[in-house]
Amino acid sequence: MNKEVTSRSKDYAQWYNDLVVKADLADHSAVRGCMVIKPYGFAIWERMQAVLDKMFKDTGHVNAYFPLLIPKSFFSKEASHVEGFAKECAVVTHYRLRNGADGGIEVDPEAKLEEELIIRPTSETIIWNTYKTWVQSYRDLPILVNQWANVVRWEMRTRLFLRTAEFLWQEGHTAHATKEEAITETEKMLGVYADFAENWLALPVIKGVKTANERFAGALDTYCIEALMQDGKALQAGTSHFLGQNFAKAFDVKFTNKEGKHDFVWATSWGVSTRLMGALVMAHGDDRGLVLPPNLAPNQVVIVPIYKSLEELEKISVVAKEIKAKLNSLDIRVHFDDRDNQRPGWKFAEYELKGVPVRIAIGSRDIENNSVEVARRDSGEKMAIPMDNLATTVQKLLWDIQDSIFNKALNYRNENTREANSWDEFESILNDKGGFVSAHWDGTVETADKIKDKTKATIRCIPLDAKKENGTCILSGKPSEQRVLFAKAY
RNA sequence: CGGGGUGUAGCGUAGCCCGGUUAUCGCGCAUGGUUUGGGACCAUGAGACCGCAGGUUCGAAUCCUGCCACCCCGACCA
Repeated sequence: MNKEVTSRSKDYAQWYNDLVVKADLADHSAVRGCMVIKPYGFAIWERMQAVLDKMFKDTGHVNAYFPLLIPKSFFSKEASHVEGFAKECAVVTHYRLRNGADGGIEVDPEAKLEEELIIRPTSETIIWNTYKTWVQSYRDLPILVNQWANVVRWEMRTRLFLRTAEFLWQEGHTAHATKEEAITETEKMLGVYADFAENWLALPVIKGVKTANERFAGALDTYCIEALMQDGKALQAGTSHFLGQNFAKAFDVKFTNKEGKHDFVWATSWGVSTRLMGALVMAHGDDRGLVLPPNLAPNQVVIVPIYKSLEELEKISVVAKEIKAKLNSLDIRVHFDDRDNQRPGWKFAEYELKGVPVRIAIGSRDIENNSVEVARRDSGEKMAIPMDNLATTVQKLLWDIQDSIFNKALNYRNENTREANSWDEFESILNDKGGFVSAHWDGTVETADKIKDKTKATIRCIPLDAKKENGTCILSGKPSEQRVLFAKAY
């Protein structure tokens, strides 16, 4: 197969596709908009799952599982929710097939469902319908449940990982006795996501809240983390919603409080998806391939033997396996690639494509010198490292790489976050440079919509750390108290 | 849903406009040999109902009709 990757400068979208497919993360499937996540891609996703799952459990959450299929009527119970999701749902109408006249298979018209079932686009409705039976007293609260699941949204246009018709995610759905507690939960989980993005994905994010028109269907407030990709477009990397009592009212979930009075339960939901895989590719990848942060890389180190004969390979293997064992003892994930059907140069290129953070090459020459060649993926730097203390050196190197790629992404974001104080300035930044634009906005949906029509840029969020600052809206000229963050987005 | 494109071996492709031996080439695969410090080379070999269904023709990958699927751009979208 041709493993050449299109360069980012030539065609960014093509580069992204090439990387996803050629680095064996995922591939298109027989079904429109649906992808096959290949073992290497899934291994990264499993790492993400493992880390996030621990973070959820450390913050008091438990996992459960709710059905894939949801009765249609559930969706009409929360008005804005159905508005937001009805257009893009897959619907199950029949429950049986039969042999057709032409020898094929056809849907049995006799097997029509009384009530159609919707393949979940998100699970608020089925979960709140269930919570109704779980909650009677304030003593039953809070409910802190997460589920790992697949969802389906019939998107018109799809892109591998970034927007697929079916995707994998986790969705947390919590129920609380008070508004304050629910808001605290919403903010706490946003913090968990930001922590995960920055310390594991090495992806700097802006924490903020969505404006009314970008809000989740059914939420009172949508918090988000926003990241900047290398082409200057923003990517929403995670969301945490304060749902108020909307779903409790829609599904009649009441409890008796300490004073013996009935009240509706307060809700949150929060999620991140396989879209994070796309973020990982676009934030750190280069023209040679993926650059994986060591904390998430399925293999943090690959050892490539260099030899002329099988006897020589055997000698090198003894040393390589010792190194592997030492690295393993420091919890470093190592792959020793002793395949004889590929040459070293081929392996080097392959592991660069796949983004393995550190490569160790060992030949007879190295064994004589009691050292190995160590190469780091992020900078391409190669160095001779003495065999003594190799494991601790590599461990430090992995930490350093994790920091370096985070800082590189952070610098990029800082360099591409600009203030605009006039409409001309605003437009020229978006057209010529891209990135985040920090600007004043009058707070109305109408203005936000107009700006979107004119520039394709949307308000990504109102940053949580935004300072109060009097100014005037870049479009309408009306007064504004703080800047918000605009960008073109995925 | 509009615009564009593609469909030939596991992958990438030539051939199609202008119908005519056994469908081209590369990668990969198998076997043997030489190799191995940045994507090795030689030899031999296997592998294809040319997206599907009709039609025209002595003859269709090629021309005609219909259908299907996927990709890209746009609109849409937590």
